[in-house]
Amino acid sequence: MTETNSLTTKSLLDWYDRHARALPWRVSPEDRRLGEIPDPYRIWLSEVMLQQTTVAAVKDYFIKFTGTWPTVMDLAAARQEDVMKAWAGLGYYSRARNLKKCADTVARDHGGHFPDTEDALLKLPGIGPYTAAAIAAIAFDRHAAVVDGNVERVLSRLGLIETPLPDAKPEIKALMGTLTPSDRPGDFAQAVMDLGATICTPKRPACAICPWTQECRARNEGLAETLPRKAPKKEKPVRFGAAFVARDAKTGSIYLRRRPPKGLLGGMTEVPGTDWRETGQTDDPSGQAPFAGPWTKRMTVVKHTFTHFHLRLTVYRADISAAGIEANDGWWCPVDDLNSEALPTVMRKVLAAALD
DNA sequence: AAAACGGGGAT
DNA sequence: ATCCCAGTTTT
Repeated sequence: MTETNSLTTKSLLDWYDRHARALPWRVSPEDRRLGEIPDPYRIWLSEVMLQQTTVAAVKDYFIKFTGTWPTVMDLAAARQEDVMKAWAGLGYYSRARNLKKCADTVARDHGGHFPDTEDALLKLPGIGPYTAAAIAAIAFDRHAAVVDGNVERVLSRLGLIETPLPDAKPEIKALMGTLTPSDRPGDFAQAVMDLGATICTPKRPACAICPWTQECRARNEGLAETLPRKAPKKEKPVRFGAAFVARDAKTGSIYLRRRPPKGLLGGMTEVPGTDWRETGQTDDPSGQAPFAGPWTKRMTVVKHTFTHFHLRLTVYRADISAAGIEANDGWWCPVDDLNSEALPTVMRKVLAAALD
């Protein structure tokens, strides 16, 4: 490492020692100096939850998960269904499926202990290049180049990397490897990410109070806010469908069913509905309802946006007698139990529109 | 290499 | 409305 890089690294670690945010899964720099070791299970769980997800959204889920399943062995012993219920609302549900797979693998093949190298971590389900490096650095003090969206933004500015993403990834990874110290690699990674989250923000970065304001090449060129450059993204199409909320006239129970295990919202709970097509349907969809009506259309059209399309769902409700109806593919759920079901947000919106 | 995969908060 | 987030897996 060059002398310049060493000074750059040190100035950020000094900033981190003074400004590190307290987080439920983080061991503070002070506590670490006092000998506290981060729990690999908690680091892993937090890092998976944080994939494409904000710190604010993760906090409560992390506390709920670690309270229910304090160790990886507890999670391995859990039922898949209970993990999906606990994950409901957090999004990217393949993460919850892979979380359980990973816990099972660690319990069965590694004696309940996470492997302590980047390469071995990378082999586990749901752990990709970012998460493997983050766990290796934070939980095991390995010299790993941790690169997430924050690091891409911060380092593209620090090094004036004008290559658009994703082509710039190798260059950024190399720069992060050069900057990362062998002493405190995990704190350094967290410092860059904290910097990106609080100061080197996508818009209006606070360069005046940045610990790297002197050495930042983009700032010195007046280009900080223009970086990183990114390839233009595709626009989202709109899809349309109908959802059917069947309510038992006697008990108020709602008819629910399980979605297929893979794909969009895989393994989650839903109310019956039509396919989601790219053209607005002008025909009466009640023929596709699970039971005979009469179905009445709700005024509120549910709008929801997924990663790659907008969805507009017309909601129908029917109050019928559950007795005598065969619950082939689903079950009747008491209305008071809806909150604990594995219902994704779009389905909670549907139920709100049907029941208000 | 490109697409699939959620949801919410900030602007 | 748009962007973006402590990305990974599948095609």
